[in-house]
Amino acid sequence: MKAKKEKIIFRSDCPISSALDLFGDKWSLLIIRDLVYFGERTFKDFSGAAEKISSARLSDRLCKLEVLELIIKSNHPTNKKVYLYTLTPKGMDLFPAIAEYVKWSNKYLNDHIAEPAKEFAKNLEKDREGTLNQFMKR
Amino acid sequence: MKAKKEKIIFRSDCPISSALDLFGDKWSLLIIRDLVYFGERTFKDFSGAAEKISSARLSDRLCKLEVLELIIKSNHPTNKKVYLYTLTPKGMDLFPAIAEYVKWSNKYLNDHIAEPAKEFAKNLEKDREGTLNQFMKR
DNA sequence: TATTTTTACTTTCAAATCGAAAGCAAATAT
DNA sequence: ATATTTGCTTTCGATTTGAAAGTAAAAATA
Repeated sequence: MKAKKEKIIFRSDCPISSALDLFGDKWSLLIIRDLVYFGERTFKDFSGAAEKISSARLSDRLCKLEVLELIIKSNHPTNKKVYLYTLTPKGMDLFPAIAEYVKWSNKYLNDHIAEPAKEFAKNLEKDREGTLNQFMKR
Repeated sequence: MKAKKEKIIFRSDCPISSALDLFGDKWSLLIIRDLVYFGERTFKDFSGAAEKISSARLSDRLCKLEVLELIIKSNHPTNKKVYLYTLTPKGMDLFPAIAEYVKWSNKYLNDHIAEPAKEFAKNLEKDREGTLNQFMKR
């Protein structure tokens, strides 16, 4: 709960720099990504992602994202030790930005990225609205 | 020129994490932002932005963005001491992602952001394609 | 022409942030 | 009753950062 009390200092009144001040680190969007894709995740689930976030960083980031109301932490229905993290609409609204990263990487880092992501990028090019809604309407 | 020789290490083959590995820091997108908006900028111009990047960081980031071929550094037509930075198409293609940040911030940080940015966000909502093309076609 | 100023950096250094590993307490599984 | 799992926290050395000062060359000014 270290992250909870910190105040966010905005560098300016620019919407881009302000957004970066909130979640412009190396990990936040990857947490959002997992939640968009899987709907809900546990601490262990996040830890298992390919990028190998450390537990200290993950703990810290989950707190911050919760304070920002981008995610919600709730109890597991049967296991008291496990928590479930899900996206708020505010968090889900970051998906369009994430999708633009997917498109960019598909265009410029194509031979480096995974096959399923290429598929997703193709769908985004073909029908942006529809592809986004597929996830955001859930 | 310290940045030139460093190799980029990708955390995974995910397009989102890969994009963040390239320009997922607090400053890169703000440099891109300035270039989208102003077309070309000098070192001093960037330094003058509201967010007050330090010269060491600016120098480092400009190098990296140049190596990534997101920006181009060229000579000033008359002043030998001054350099002009401009966007490549690859760099300009980050604008849609930036625009999504503008939309998000306009929705969720509305009373914090500057008036002109709100105008821009409104235009984006009304006619995304047109508003993006206004900048990207230049 | 001499000197002052401007520009684009580089250097330095203390502070903040980070990742890796180990530790921990409560809950669950055995 | 004991072992294991889970979601953290703690520690600590390494990396990254920002602020400030310094530099060298070019341009502007006197």
